Amino acid sequence: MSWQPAFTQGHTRDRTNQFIGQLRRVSCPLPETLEFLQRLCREPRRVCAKSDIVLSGTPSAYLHIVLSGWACRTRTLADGRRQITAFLLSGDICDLDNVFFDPPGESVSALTECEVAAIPKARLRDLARRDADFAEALGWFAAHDKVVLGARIASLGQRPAQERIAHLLCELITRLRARGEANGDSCRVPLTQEQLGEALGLTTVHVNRVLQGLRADNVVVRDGDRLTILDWEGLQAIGCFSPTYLHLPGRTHSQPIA
Amino acid sequence: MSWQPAFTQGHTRDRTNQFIGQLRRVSCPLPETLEFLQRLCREPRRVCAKSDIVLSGTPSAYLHIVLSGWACRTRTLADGRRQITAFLLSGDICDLDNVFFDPPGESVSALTECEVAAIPKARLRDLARRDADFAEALGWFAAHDKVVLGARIASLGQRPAQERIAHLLCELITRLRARGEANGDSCRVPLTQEQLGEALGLTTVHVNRVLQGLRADNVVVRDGDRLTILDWEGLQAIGCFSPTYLHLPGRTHSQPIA
DNA sequence: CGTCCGATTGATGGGACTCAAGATTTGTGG
DNA sequence: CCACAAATCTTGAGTCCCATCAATCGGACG
Repeated sequence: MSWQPAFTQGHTRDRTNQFIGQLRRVSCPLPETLEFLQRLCREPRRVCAKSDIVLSGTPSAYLHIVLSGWACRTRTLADGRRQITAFLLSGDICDLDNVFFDPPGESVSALTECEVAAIPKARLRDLARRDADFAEALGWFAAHDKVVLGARIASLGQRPAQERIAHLLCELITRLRARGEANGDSCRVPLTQEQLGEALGLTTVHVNRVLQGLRADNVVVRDGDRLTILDWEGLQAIGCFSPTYLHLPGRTHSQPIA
Repeated sequence: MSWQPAFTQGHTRDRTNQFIGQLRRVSCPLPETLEFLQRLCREPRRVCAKSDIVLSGTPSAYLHIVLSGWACRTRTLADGRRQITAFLLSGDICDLDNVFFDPPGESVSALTECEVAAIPKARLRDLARRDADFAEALGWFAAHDKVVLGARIASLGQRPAQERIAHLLCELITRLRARGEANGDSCRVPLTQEQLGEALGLTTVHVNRVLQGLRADNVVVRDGDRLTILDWEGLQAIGCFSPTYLHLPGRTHSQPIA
C-alpha cells in the first residue's frame, strides 16, 4: 500500500500543518501554546493502514490528531454491525469528546497510513486553562463536529441512497479542496465501497449500483482510489449540497444555492 | 394546552434547575458564574408549544437553555423534509454550536410550552474566559452532545425500525428518569408519532405499526402522551440499549449489558 | 500461480414507503 | 355543553427501494 500524502508545498521548514493552521484561523492561541503543539506535531506516530488509533472501551490518556492520511471514527453495535460516524482528514481531531469521557465509546481507525500526533490529555487541559483562546478554539472544533454530525443525521434520516452518496462525495471533495489535496475536479478518495456503505447505512452492493448510476449519468468516475467529478453542479444538485455548513476558509469552488 | 413540568421537589428556594445542577456536577464553576446564570434562569422566557426558540438562518445573540418542557433541534432540507436531530429536555442547551457559527444551521422548536433561559453570547464568552471551570463544563456539554449524535447516527445507519424506535424510547426514558420526571416505568412523552418519525427517519404510518407491534408484545404502551414500559429489559434488548453513553448521574434503573 | 480483497452482476425477497380512507382524539367557538 | 374543525392515530392495499444471497471477475501480491 503506497499512500502518499499530498502536500500543497514542500517547504523546508515545517511542512503545512492543517491542525495548527485551523487553530490559528479560528482563534489566537498564545505563542507558547502553538510552540508546544508544533513540537508535538514534529514527531508524529506513524500508524499503518487498517490499524486502530483509538480503541473504543480502552482508556487513553491522549488526544489524537490526524496530521496526514485518512482515518474514520467507528461505532460498533452489539451485533457486530459497524457504523462510520466520521471521516477524518489531515488536521482533524480524532477523539475530542474523550477528553471528557473515558473510555471512548467510539474507535478511530486508520484507513490509510497515517501520521498522528498525540497530546496528553492532562497537558491539553492545562493548556486550555492557561490559554483562553486555545480553549475557545477547542470549543470551535467541538461545535464544528456537531454541525457535521447533524448534517449526516439529516442525510441518513431523510435522503435516499443516491442523494446520500452524492452528498458525502461533495463533502469529502470540498474538505479536500480546502486542504489543497484535490487537483481541480479530481482527488484521491482511498475508500472502499464497503466503507462508503458503512458510513451511509447502505450495503456494498447498493453503493456499487448507485455509483454506477452516477457514472452512467456522467457525474462522477471512480478509477481505483481516484475520484473525478465530471459534473460538479450536477453532483451538488443531486446531493442537495451546500458547503456553508462546513465553515471552511476561502474558495471551495462552489456557489451557494440561490 | 396544559403542560405542567414535573418537578421532583417543591423547594421554597430556587426550584430544581437541571442546567445549574449539571453544570455543578461536571465541574466547579466560580460562585459568581453560578450566580449570574441563576439570575438569568430566574426570569425565563415563556415559549408556547410549536413556536420556534431558534430559527435557522437567523442570527441570534443568545445561547438558549431549556429549563422546562420539551423542545427539539430540527434541520430542514432544501426539499422541505425535516429531520429532528435531538430532543431537548430540561437543562439541555439548545444551540451551543451557534456560539461559534452564526447564523445557526438548525432550528430549535418547542414541542410543549417551554421555559427558556437566554444568555447573551458575548457574556457567555466572557464568562468562559474568566472561569476556566465553566469553560470546561461547556466543553463537556459539547462533547456529550457529540456522543449522543454519534449514537443516533449509528441507529439511523444500522438499525431497522423496531430497534431504532426501542432505542430512542430507552434513551428518552433514561434521560427523564435522571431528571426525576418519570414515575417508575411511566412518564410523559409529549411526542406525536410524526415527530418520532422525523427523528428516526421513518414515516408516521410505519412508526404507528411498529409501536403497535411493541404493544402487542407487551413491551410498551402509549396512552395519549403517557408512555408506560411494561418490559424494561425487553425494550432495552430490542433497542440494544446501554445507558452508559448518556453519562448520566446516579441510578437509571438499568443494568449494563453483560 | 494461487490467494485474497474489492468490485461487479443477477435473482429474489422483505422492510419501509406511498396513497387513500376512516376512526379517534383534541381543540374551539357559539 | 354541544357542534364542528383540525390534528392525530389507525388500517389496508399496492409498490419500490434496498437488503440479502450467491456467484463471478479483476487486480495486487507473495
